[in-house]
This record gives sequence, C-alpha cells and structure tokens, in this order.
Amino acid sequence: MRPEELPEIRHLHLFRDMSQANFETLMASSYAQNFPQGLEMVRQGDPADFLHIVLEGAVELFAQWSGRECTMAVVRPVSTFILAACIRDAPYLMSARTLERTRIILVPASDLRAMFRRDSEFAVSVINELASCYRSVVRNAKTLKLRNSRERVASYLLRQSLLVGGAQSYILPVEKRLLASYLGMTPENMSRTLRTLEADGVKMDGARVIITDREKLTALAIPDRLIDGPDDIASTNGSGLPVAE
Amino acid sequence: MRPEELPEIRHLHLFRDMSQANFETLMASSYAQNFPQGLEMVRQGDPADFLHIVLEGAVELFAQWSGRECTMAVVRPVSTFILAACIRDAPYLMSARTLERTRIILVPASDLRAMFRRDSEFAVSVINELASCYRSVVRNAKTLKLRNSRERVASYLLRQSLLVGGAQSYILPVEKRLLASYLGMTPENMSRTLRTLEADGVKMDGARVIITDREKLTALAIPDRLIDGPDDIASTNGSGLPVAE
DNA sequence: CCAATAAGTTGACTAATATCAATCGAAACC
DNA sequence: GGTTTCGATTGATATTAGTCAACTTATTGG
Repeated sequence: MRPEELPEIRHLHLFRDMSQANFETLMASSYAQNFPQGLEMVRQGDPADFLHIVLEGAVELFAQWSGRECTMAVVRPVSTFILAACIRDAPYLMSARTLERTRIILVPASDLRAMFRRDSEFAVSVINELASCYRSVVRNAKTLKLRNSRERVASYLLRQSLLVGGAQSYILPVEKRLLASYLGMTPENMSRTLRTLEADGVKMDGARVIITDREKLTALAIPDRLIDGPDDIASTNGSGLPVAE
Repeated sequence: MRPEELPEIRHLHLFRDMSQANFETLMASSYAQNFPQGLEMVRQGDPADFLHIVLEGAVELFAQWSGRECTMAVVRPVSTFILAACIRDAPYLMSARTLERTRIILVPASDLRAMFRRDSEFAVSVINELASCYRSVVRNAKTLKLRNSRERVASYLLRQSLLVGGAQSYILPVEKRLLASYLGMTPENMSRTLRTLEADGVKMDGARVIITDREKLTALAIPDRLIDGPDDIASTNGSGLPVAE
C-alpha cells in the first residue's frame, strides 16, 4: 500500500474516529490489489474474508439468481463495500466486478471484527456506517415498491441534478444499461422511457442529461426526502450509484 | 413495565450481552404503552425518539409516497423496530400501525445512543443487529428485482413451510392483502397467482396453505440461501414477515 | 484507420401486472 | 341474530414492462 493512500482511507467516516495506533494496526494487516477491468473479484456466496476499499476505478455490485442478474450498486473511490457480510462472518449476498481498472485495499474481516471489540470509537463508527447503509437500502426498496419505472427514472435524473448542485445539465455517472438494471428495468424500457420523458422536462444527448423544465420534472418525480434523501451522511455504501460529474 | 416482561426483552440478541446494570438503566428510562388496533403509532418523517419493542400484538411497518403505500414488514413479539433511525437520530423512513391491540416498550433513542458508547458489549450487539437487518433488506431487494411476482409468492410459501419445520400445511401468518403488498403486488394479482399456483404444487384453503407437490413448487421457487436464508441470526427485524404458526 | 465489439435505440409483439367494478364470504359489532 | 364492514375473489379491460430482432452508434483494439 502506498503511504499517500493512508490519509484517503483515514478520511472515511468509518476510520476517521478510531485511534491512530489502531488504524495503523488495521492497515498493517491489509494489502492493496489491482484488478483489470471486467474482473469478478467477489462472487456471491463466498465467505466474506475481506472488507473492500475502492481507491481507484469503479466496482459494480450485482446479484444473481436463476440465470438472471441485476445491479445493486456502483462503488467509486473512496469508499468501502460488503461491510455487513464481514461483520456477520457470513457469505457475501452480492457479487462484485470491476467496471474499469481498479485498485482495492483488502482489510481482513477477522481483524476488523477484532478491532471494533477493542476500539469503542471504531465500534461507534461501524454502528453509524451500518445504520446509514441500512437506511440507504430501505430507501431503495421504497422506490422499487412505490414508484413505477417512469417515476424511478424521473426521480433519479432529478436527484442527480440536485447532487451536482442543481445543475441544469450533467453527465450520467454510469452507463445506461447499469442505471436501467439498478432501477429495475430493461435497457430497452429505459431507452423508451427516456424518450417519452422529453415531454416531461428532461432530454438526453448521449450520456448528457439536460433538464428542460425542472417544474414539470419535479411534478412527475415528486421528490421525497424519505426516499431520495438528503441522506444523513455521505455514505450510501451498498445501495447507490455514484454522483454525477 | 411489568417485571415479568424484563426477561423477555433481555432475551433479545440486542440486549442479551450487555451488563445487567446497564440493561436495568436502559429499562428504567423506558416505559410501556398499549395501543388499540389500527392505530398509526409512528409516522414516517417524524424524528426517531424511541426504539420500539413489541411485547404483545402485531405491528405493520409501511411506507407511503404520493398517496400510495406498501407494507415493508410485520413485526411480532418479541422484537424491536426502527433501530437504525434511532441510531442515526434521523427521521423514520417507515410508518407503523398496530394490526391488533399491541403492547410496546419505548426506549428513548438518546439513552440508547449513550448506552452503546458506554457499554462496548452492547455496541457489539448493535453492530450485529444492524448488520443482520441490512442483510435482510438486501435479500428483500434481491427478491424484488430478480423474481417476478409469481416466483416471489412461490418462494415465500415454500420458505414459510420450511420455517415451520417443513410442514406440508400451515396457516398464513398475515392477511393476504399484507402479504401481497409486502411482495410488491396487488391483492387481485396475488389472488389470481395463488389460483394458478395450484398447478405448481400449492393450494390454498382460506388462510391455510397446503403443499401438494413440494418438488414442483421448489422447481418454480428455486430457493436460494442468499435470498431466502437461512439467515445468520433469528433477527430479521425491519424487513420481514412473521413466521407461520 | 478500420474492423470488431458492445452499448444504445427502435419496432413489433407478447407477457405481466394494475385497475375498475361487481360479487362473495367471513369476521366484527350492535 | 342480523347487519355491517372489510377482506378475498373474479371478470373485463387498460397499462406497463419484457422479449426478440434488427439496426445504429460509440468505443476499443489491432
């Protein structure tokens, strides 16, 4: 692991509040690994041996069943994933593959578990992280059950615009096929939906989103802070897509 | 609070491992409340002031958006709900209403937060509880995105049978309309689906489920331990329905 | 630079699911 | 005990979303 990377990790909410000594201990037993694009680095069902920290690149978390698969999240630097499985010492519920060349820090799950028993500041951080992740997935489930695909797309596009500071135009942070899968629809349906949304205040130009009538879009999306945030904490680990720009 | 109720609460994973003194402190600041049937005791968006513990009765957790609503979980004794909101000191993401006359213990969220900072055993319990809840919702999201409604019903019915010890027949633990909403479908669709499932190994007789051909049903449901469990821990708080019987 | 590959789009069609309305039946309440 | 209420069911229909296939447009890699 490169020395200049440690501060970046230390900066994460999860590691921010623990003692420096304990942080160093944890990092000492961790190691970095570089993966090429398109590599399935975690397979669902495998024992959760490592907490993963993405330093560079991008990772797709996805789930599979009976030959089908769906995107659950896309993780970009600097953030962690599959914390809960590590803590429960249980099999991963999701698979992970790199979307680009990606650099990962692997923190042994056993050291992690030992650490929050020793360092109560760290324990509090883990609690906060898990509670945030939990709420994040609940928001997700709410969107899936309460909104139809058209509304999900509309609210996603609107929310992104707000996350980028209310920009009138921005670039999608992920490929449309991933966005479609994340929102629980087929690429074809997504494509058609985007076309029909032109009548409701958003227009696409390739991967660029252009909000042409924010009021109209808002009327359709009906943003709700209990679904779309703003979330408590920056961490939306485990159930979101990265922010645009 | 009745003295005979304390052991029941103490028995929960969340409170099992903390010191007796700390447990008593926490309970001393808590109080019991009885609610009639059909009362909305928690409204989504309200500040999370109390961890709720169900001692008797049944509580539906549901979410609302734009005039629609859906069931997120049904909580039966003895278990807790809305832990994550209390920890984050954030607004509830779900509403709660009683399905029957219900007795609840209210634990002040601030005391809870203070306690896991003081009692590191309790902190570890909270970590485990949250990690379990998180995984539970992830399983839920997977089912919603990977299975169609027919498959969701089939796997639900099969899983229940296993939870009741592989029984060939059992009574649904919740009303069909709640089950439908929990599984993300309309009551009408559920009703029709149940009828067509007669060709696939399950038959209904009112609220009674009769498995007529387990193999056939299994072939349709394709149970998967990474979706249907068995879960790590008994606790499926925050994202499940109660077990039959 | 051009082929090869993959993403995105479009059309035609099918399947799944929701909606609306009517009815049935069982449980709850005078 | 009868009435009222609410859940469950059924039919008819509308809407939504998925599938398959063809094609276009980007991207990637020699």
